[in-house]
Amino acid sequence: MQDSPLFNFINNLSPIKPSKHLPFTHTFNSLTFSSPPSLFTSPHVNESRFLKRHISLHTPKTNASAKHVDKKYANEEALPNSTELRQNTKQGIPIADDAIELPQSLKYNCGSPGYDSTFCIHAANGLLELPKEPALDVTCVQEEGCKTDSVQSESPLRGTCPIDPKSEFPECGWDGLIPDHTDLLIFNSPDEARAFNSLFQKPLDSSTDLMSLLPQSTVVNIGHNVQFIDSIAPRSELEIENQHSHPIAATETDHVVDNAAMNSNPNEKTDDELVSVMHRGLRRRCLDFEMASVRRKNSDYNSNTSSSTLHSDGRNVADDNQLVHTKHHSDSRKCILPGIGLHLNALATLKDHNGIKTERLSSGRQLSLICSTSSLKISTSQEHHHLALGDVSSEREIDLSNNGVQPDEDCREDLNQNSPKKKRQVQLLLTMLMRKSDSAGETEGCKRCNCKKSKCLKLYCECFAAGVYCIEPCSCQDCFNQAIHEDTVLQTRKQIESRNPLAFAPKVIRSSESVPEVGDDPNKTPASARHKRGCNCKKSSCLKKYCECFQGGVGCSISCRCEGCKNAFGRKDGSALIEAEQEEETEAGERGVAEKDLQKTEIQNIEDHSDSALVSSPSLRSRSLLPLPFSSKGKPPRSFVTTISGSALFASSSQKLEKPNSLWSQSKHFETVLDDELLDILSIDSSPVVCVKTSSPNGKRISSPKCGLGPSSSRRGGRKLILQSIPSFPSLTNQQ
DNA sequence: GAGTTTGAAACT
DNA sequence: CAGTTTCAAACTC
Repeated sequence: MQDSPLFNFINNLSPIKPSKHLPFTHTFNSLTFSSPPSLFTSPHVNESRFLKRHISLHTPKTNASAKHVDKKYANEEALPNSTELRQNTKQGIPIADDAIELPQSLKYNCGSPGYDSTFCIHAANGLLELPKEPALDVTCVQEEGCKTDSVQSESPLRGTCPIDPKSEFPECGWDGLIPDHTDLLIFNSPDEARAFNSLFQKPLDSSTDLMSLLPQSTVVNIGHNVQFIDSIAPRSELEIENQHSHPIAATETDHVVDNAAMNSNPNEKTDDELVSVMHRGLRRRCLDFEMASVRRKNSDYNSNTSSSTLHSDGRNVADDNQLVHTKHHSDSRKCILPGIGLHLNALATLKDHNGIKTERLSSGRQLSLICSTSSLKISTSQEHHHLALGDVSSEREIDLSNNGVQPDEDCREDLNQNSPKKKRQVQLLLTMLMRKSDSAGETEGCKRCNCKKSKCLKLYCECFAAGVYCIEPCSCQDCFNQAIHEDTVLQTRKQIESRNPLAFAPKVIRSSESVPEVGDDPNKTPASARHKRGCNCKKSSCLKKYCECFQGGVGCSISCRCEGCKNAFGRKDGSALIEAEQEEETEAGERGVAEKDLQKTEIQNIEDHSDSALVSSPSLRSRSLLPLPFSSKGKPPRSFVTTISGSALFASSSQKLEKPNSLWSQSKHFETVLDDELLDILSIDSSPVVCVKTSSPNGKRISSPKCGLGPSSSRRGGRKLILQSIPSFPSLTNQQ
């Protein structure tokens, strides 16, 4: 009958095709809906769900919903606190279950154990806002998120990431959030991928408050996707760091990753946690003054968040992210917004946590633009720690730093899981690290002021001068150099800067014309590194740390007004130590305290450098006999910025250098005074590369494997990317 | 740990 | 800009 002409005629007239000629599944195929991935344990969503949801995406009701949400947020605080938001979300108010007819299957799915419905709803709803092509079906990602991080949506940390991207970083977009990694997601069709990309690549409308536009959980969802991506393709932390160079990305992913670490079963540590722990902990006390006012905007929100959130491990997670912290906080980390600020206490953190605290470069890259070069240096110095850890323990990084409270024991325990040999190595390394960090971090490198009258708001205060907040170990009195007095600090700082724009600039600068790094001309003298103003010593003969030149490990220059200069690093008249020493040796009768110090420091210096060949710079190397002032006691300068090496980058744009730090010198010290024991440990599986602190032609400070405890940072699997992925330090010309 | 010395920072 | 005072680190005992 179907072959009859009449039937053919009718068939041609009718758009309806005989169903029997079409596979049943064709309908869905045409809609590019595929069955849900089998990886979901929760009941699979009926395909009708997609269809229904897909349709719902186009409904005007969706827009109404979005407007409703937007309007609601507009009527509230720009950044409603997490508690409020959670309440709202739990009540489904802003997210409006009613706004979108959530398919029953979806609801059921989200209601399954470990499934957070609000998150799913929010996520689904939030995604409605961004892509112009609602055909995007991010079910895969979403469900993965819902399934694995259901708690996350309820997690207090969600409230820690409400940084208004617009206000905080107007220039940023989402593209940095997941750069070129959306392809890692599983999409059912190219349209989905495109739409998903559009989700993140959509430039932020400057007139749009993203946070109000998106339900907060959407933000979580975004970060969540990042996490998902990370879990798909684990990368080295620095590679992720590069992603975090994007402010938002740093923030979002930080929080998300932190969340992952928190919510995950301790026994189920993943690379996500690895990333997480890498990014946690070193945010300590950052006087990112430039960001102060901005961050202050969010302080209320964060404080609210922090006050209402308690991490599963008993630690107030929000402390990691809150902007306000006090000197007396038990864990005086100041975790700032994306940005590392000045982590001059980085090593102190190592110490404070009684063990290994891996870096939290994460947030830093981008903000370091704003904050200071010293932060970069610090980050780099932290990298040494981290690299070392990563190298030695490879996959153990998670365990090394997972527990921010007492990582030490955990580290050891986890490390014990390695082979006995490696275990021993790692334990020794940890011991060394802790010892070094104790000596370097507590006593010196980490600013610990003792101000009594200056309120730590003058350059007298080393903390303030270094651009860091005072912390608990400080013995200062009436300290105002705290985050809670951010306004005062900022104001004071500006006042000082108005008086002296370079007040917070590194005191020791390297002239741009000579950047003798290892590999360049080792015969160059460090004469190019000079104190920016020169000293004014009268009695110390520039042989004690009273002298800033000496303290900074640089010779006196013509700008110095010192009297009787005997600076071991170079006298004002241009003579250097060796010459001076020869003179002094010939002058047998002039052996005084100065020479004694010289000899002492010389010996120390030789001890420190001869075997390990650890040199901080070609300058020092070329003058191996030159004593480092901090070497005499195994201490770095206390309040000095020793931009001897690797700092040419910063010095070249020193006009905007701010927040001198001692960690650079500290790290230098750290590197230069590494014990042979540690070196032996590190050399077990490392090539006998002479440890030199090198710098790339661009001024990048690159540590050779042995430097900074990182024997094989570029040789171990995932860690290989660490060195390679060290991004170029951002141009400082972008600083404020 | 207390007291002294020193020189930078701050002030006038 | 110079002189003085204040200040806190460095140093000594």
